[in-house]
Amino acid sequence: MPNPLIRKLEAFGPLPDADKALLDEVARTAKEVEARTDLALEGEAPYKIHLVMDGFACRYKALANGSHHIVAYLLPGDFCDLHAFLQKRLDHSVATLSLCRVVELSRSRFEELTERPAILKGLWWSTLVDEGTLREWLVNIGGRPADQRISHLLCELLTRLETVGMTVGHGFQLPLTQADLGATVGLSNVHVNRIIQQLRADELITLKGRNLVILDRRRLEALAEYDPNYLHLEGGGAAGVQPRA
Amino acid sequence: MPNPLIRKLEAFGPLPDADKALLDEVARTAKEVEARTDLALEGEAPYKIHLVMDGFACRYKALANGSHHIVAYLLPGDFCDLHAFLQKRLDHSVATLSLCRVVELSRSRFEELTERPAILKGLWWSTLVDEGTLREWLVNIGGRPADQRISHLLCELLTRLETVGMTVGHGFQLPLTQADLGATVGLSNVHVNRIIQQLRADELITLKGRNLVILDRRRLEALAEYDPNYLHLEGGGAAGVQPRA
DNA sequence: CGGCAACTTGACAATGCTCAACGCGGGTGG
DNA sequence: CCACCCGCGTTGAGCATTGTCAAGTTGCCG
Repeated sequence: MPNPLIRKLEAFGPLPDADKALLDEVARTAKEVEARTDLALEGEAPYKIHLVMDGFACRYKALANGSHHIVAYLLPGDFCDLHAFLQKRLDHSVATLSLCRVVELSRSRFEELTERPAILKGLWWSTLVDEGTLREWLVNIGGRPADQRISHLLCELLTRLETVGMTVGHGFQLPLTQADLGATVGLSNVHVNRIIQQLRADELITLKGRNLVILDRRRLEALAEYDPNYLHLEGGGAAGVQPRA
Repeated sequence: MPNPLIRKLEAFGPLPDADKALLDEVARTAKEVEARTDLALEGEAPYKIHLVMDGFACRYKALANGSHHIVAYLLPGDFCDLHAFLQKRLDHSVATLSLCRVVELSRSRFEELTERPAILKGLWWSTLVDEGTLREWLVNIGGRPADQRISHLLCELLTRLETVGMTVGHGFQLPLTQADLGATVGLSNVHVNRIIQQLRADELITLKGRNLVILDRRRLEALAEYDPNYLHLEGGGAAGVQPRA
């Protein structure tokens, strides 16, 4: 996998070579961050923007009772807090889940990127995909029973990990505990466990250690009512916003 | 209330007079749309962008079992499908709930707006607020019991309606059935009804016909664990993206 | 080998859903 | 003007799903 950032931004439209060179330069500044490390905390004044180049991270929000809820997974090429400089205080936290390679962008560096129209469009695009994903999650959690919720999440992860080359066949590394899955789809860890037993018994998945394999993708997607349209993988068909060229 | 669109975009930063004039011109093209009318349908190729100038609308997504889930409420100044031109197919539908005044923006008109840097920034901002709201809804539905979910929604509506001048004291018109509330927070209409009875019994709210009054805002907000930070009402503190000026 | 975190299982409680019936009120047609 | 109808709200009873608590078990890492 070359530069996941370029791949991601080119999902919307091709980038000029100069832009790609800039993005490659940015990518080279990535640093390793250990698993389970906070990158940004809710309520903080943002001072850097984070960008995942390798690994598995998440956005999460704390609840009053001490628990927390995961509101997004961040894979290579994803911005963790693209909006940070527009806000006084972050409305959520960001943390790594696995060992990651992460870029920290200063404000000036970020503005350098947004001055390139093709890149700015790509960033817009990526924001909209995030929004679409949130809508789908809302429907998933608000409207479907436990087995569908979990299956749906697994289907989405398979699709997204495929686009960044982090799958082997229909399998991938899942750096999440069952409690994490519960914090994502709004279920208790115990119930997540029972559902996973059931998915295993139905020979839909295999999950051992951190290794997940989807045994029957068709059936799992059918169970989950999974339609990846919301990820808008085909890229923008229509022309889109034209910021001063 | 003068032009809710200007108010909304100025939440992020001041607009030049020329921009305001353009927005006023746009606002003048608003047309009346009856309550409970679809403005855009999931799966369609988008050809216009919609903008609510008055009234109460929503975004929703259909579920396989024939039901549907509401994923956003749209109040005066809100864009219904800002992202439409970036996507081949809409990933959700939009409908009015009350009688509305709605602007339909053609692509060229829309691009005229996005060529103004201050307006473009405001649109960015508004997208980010939408995203923040979705995250909060996700936490609300995924992590809180029924009474908190409904209270939280009512608190949010009060706050948002206040900013557009659609409240009287702590009361407002709620053009939603109890089934609609259920489709928003992921509960059955019957259960919504029981919770509302309970909120009435606790003298937290009054709801008769389409008229809602919040009797004890403090206690309702405390019950809901409501913190409006996610709406970012104070506007952007930091400078933000600078598209080619 | 010990220890800790994650996973697993069982029993029980609680929250919320479904189904069904009925009241109320506004609108419509006779 | 009245009768009807239909959508919405309300209520009750029973059931299903999911949560909580508690007690193992497994497996990895030091």
